[in-house]
Amino acid sequence: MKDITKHSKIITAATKVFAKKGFFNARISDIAKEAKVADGTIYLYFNNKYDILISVFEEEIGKIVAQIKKTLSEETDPRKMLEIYATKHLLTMKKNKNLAEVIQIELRQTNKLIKDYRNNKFIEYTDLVADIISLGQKQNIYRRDIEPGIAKRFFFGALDEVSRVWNTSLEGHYTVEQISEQLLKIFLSGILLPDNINT
Amino acid sequence: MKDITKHSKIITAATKVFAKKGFFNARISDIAKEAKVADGTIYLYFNNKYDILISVFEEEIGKIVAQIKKTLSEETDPRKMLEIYATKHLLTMKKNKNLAEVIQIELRQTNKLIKDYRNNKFIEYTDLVADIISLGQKQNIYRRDIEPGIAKRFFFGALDEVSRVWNTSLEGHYTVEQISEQLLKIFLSGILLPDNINT
DNA sequence: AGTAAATGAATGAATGGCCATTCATTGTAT
DNA sequence: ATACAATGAATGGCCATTCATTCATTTACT
Repeated sequence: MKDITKHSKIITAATKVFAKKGFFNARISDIAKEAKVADGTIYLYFNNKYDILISVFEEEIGKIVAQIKKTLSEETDPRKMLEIYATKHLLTMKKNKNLAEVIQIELRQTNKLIKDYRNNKFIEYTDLVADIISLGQKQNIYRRDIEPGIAKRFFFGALDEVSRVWNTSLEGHYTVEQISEQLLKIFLSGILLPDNINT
Repeated sequence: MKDITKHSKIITAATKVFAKKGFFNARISDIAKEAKVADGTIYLYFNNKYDILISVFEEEIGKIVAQIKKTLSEETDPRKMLEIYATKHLLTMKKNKNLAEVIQIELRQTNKLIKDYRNNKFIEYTDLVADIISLGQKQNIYRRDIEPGIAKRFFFGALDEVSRVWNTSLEGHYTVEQISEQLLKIFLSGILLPDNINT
């Protein structure tokens, strides 16, 4: 009988190896060794190397989406909702740097490699931001001259770039809370001093 | 005598090929064919495949940095300066989608691959944003409780994410000006309606 | 000027190493 | 004893890099 734990052991190992070496420099034998499994065993659970990458991506992003959706469902204030999203994102990526790196790489390369793979989970993930903004607009809390479809890119992009440099330049300097606070400050109220808003 | 134009012909070809296939799937012979040059010729101008990648990156980013610095030097209002930066970035990436893709990939993989390569040009590029913010703070135009070192990540990340999806989801929907305007709106004044700022 | 060496750029076929994938064999549980 | 999971050595294809050779241009000599 196929071992369900073996599947996830391979996923975890692959996440680690992909993060460390990048997809193309990761060898199947590296993943096998990390998962304490024979090379051939991997092919009992996955079709090929890309399949592992996509599985890592979909499964891990899927978990985050589910978690965030659950947390958001207990909140109604769109301001708080953005804060929850930002903090959750940063905490997750900080806790799981391997995953953060896989997302970085995967996102930028898979579309090119596998035309028919649409990053569904990921789209769902970023669309959460657009949904929150739309909600806030309906409630007259957010400005209506903001396009949710553009703003979601800004919000995710900002978080993602912070995750990217987490290891190198931000580590030790700032906490997740500080960064999240700064992002919310800017995103909600901007960087202008009130005096200068209409000059 | 070595042909100076051949060097740049290879750079251009490599940018194209890297963008289309990604660094790892790009073959030297692809680049050679694109540049209308023999495979071996490439090694008269570059040490190896990574060297081509780094050269593409440094040269192209270097050009942009020089251009933006020049344009910014003619402007003193920090608000306008951010606008110039955003618009210039988006225009450049839209005009040169190949470059945009190379930057995306390069930025996320090179540090892992080549430990002693520090992306100097790129650091210079993003630091421009931090400098503009600091300047605005000195002039009492920008809030002092914003960390330029974090805010620059947000600003660049937002622009970069927009560039990433330019081909797929934004093409045809929005102009550079619209996106730049939206980013400035948010970055300068936030998405909150004035009524809700202190609720 | 005309011809012959010399220099070095350009070529692309051949090499060699790497590594995803396969599959014959072995292990194990029922 | 059967069925299926697991193994890992062997295979085969790919492709960065090399280098012996060709080609083109410049220099030197009569």
